[in-house]
This record gives sequence, C-alpha cells and structure tokens, in this order.
Amino acid sequence: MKTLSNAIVATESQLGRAFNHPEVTRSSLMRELTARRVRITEQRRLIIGIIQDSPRHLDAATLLDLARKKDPGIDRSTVYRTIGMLKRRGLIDELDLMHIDGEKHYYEVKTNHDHCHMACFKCGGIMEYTSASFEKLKEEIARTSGFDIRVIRLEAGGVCRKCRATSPAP
Amino acid sequence: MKTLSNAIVATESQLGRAFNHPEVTRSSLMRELTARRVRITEQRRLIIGIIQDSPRHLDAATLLDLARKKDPGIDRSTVYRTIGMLKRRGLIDELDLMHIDGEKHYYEVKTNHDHCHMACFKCGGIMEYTSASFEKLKEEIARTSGFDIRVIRLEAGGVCRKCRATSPAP
DNA sequence: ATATGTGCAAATCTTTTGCAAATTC
DNA sequence: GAATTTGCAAAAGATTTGCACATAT
Repeated sequence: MKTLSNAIVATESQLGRAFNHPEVTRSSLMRELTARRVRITEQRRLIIGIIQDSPRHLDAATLLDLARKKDPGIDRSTVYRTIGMLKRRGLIDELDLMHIDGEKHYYEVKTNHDHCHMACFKCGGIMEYTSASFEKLKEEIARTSGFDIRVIRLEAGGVCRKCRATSPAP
Repeated sequence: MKTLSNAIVATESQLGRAFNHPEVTRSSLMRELTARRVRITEQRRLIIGIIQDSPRHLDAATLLDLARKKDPGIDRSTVYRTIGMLKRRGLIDELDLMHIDGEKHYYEVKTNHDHCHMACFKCGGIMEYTSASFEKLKEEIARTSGFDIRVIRLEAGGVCRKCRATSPAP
C-alpha cells in the first residue's frame, strides 16, 4: 500500500465513463459570503480563494502551506477558524476520505449535488461519483425518517479499477 | 446545542416508522475470528464482547472504560490495537457521526446491509436508516465506476424529527 | 523456540483556545 | 469606541509507537 501525502483526484476524462457528474456546480464562496454580509478580510479572501481554486481536496495543513506562500505571516489558527466559519455556514463539506492518510480532514466547496468519494487503498487515489440515485436516496431518507438533512457524506474505501487491473487477485 | 458525551441511538420502536431495517444482521465477531484463525486472547475476547453487545456506538475511550471495569489492568493501546485488527479485517465499521462530539471515532459490528447514520445537531441523538436503495446505490457505484468497494459509510447531520417538532423554526 | 500480544510511557498528529494586540466598522 | 479578527503559544484530544517483558503455539 502506498503512502500518499497527496491523494490524486481522478477526473472524469482520466477514468473514462467511470464517472457521472450530472450538473455538479459549485457556488462562489465569495459571492455567498458577501450575500450573507460576512466580513471578508484579506487573509480570508486568500484562504477561501485557495479552497475554491484547488483541483484536489485540501487538508488544513496543506491549506496553511499554500496560504503561507502568498502571505507568510498567516497563522494556523486563522486557517482553522476560516474553515470553521465556512463549515458552520454550510459552504464547504468536510471529508475524511476513509482516513486513507491519517486523521486529517479534507475540504471542498459544497456542490449542488452531493457525491460519493471513493478512496483507493492501493494507490491512494480519490475518485468521485455523482448520480441521481444518491439524490433520490437522500430524499427518501429525509422523507421516511423525518430527519432534516443539512449535510451528508458518502465515502467508500476499496480498490479502484486501475489497481484491480494491475494486481488481479485481491 | 447539547453537549453529548453519550449520544442516543434511537431504536426503530422509538421513532415509529422512521426506520426501515431489512434483514440487518451482525455477524459474530468471535466466530469470524476463529474461522480466520486469529488468536483470541482474554483481553481481546473482553474488548470484542463489549463492542458486540453494546446497544450504542462506542468510541475508543468509552470502550476502554468499560473494559477496565472487568479487567482494570487493560491498557489503552490494547484497545486501539484490537480495534485496528478488527478494522483491517473488515469486521467492524468506523463511524464519525458527523463529529457531533469531537474528533473521536465510533465502532459497530459490520452488518450484512450497510446503513445510514444520522446525527442530530440539536439533541445529539443518532438514528440509523437502512434501505434497499442504499444497497442498490452501492451496487450502481461499483458497477459504473469499476471500484471494488470494501467499506462504505453514509452519514448525515441535521435535525431529527423530534427536535424539528420542538423548535419549528430552524 | 519462535512468533505474537501487552503495558508503559512518550511521541505524534490534528485541532482548539485564552488572551493581548491589531484591525475594521 | 465597540465588535471582530489575528498571532502566538500553549493546551487539549485522539491515536500511535518503541521497547522490554509476558504469553501462546
């Protein structure tokens, strides 16, 4: 099993028709925050910009590193506090990615369609899967249980198609 | 928001038809371990027995406390190592319960049907929801993506029916 | 005899917090 | 000038590890 400081986010094109992202749209965090009259400081703008633009899921430490490249004076606690603010407002989702690399959390801008994250135990890659079935299940759960779902997280761990092909016997 | 050292697991009967557990069966950990020729020491038997018999999801610290009531000499690391062993063998599932009470993890014996855990941000209760749709979604994801799913976790956070009734305006 | 499990204590890793200074409204 | 945000340094919480000793096969 590989150790992966940097998990790979496979894109739709990389994995052919393994993916299925119907209309997955991310909102603009800045716009949302402005609409909600949240004070956007320089540091927040920087941190949020990094989350928003990142092609992969970032953990707090990586986010701090990236932020420091632009503003070396930025503090770890500011990063955590900004993450906390975005979480509380439901603008980002927190992921564990099956703890494939430690206990840290990863973040991504909330999309209009929730999706499944799959972490490969062999290569450490992270794949995403979006489908209408997930939205339907969400709706079914809410309707049947009377539970008002504010956040939902579907994560899987296993072996990706590529790795299965490489080493056929699991 | 309540602080909850001990989250409540609502049962099917408590929540009326909010639940739907088709054939959710837990395997016997002892039997599984024996079949796999895993050495079962006294301490492991004790720890595993507690996990198996617990009506609610336990975190490592609680598990340690309970184990110490029967064997005060048992060590924290033994508990963690036993949990790790069970996890690696896919006999227990690890839950975060939306980090409703800190960053700890909770454990439960793997069932033959995966289910959704819902954590209420107001009362801290944990509800479970099992449905054939989830199994179907799992199957769809595996089939479409070619990903061999070994573990899967569906967790939601929000407000349970009871709490919604109590304080209507979210 | 050899492999495996355990206790202990310390280390590690991630995240949170109290408080004084700085910034913004 | 009142409220909010930040840096700093320390604390807290959860989990892991190295190693010597004990136990099981």
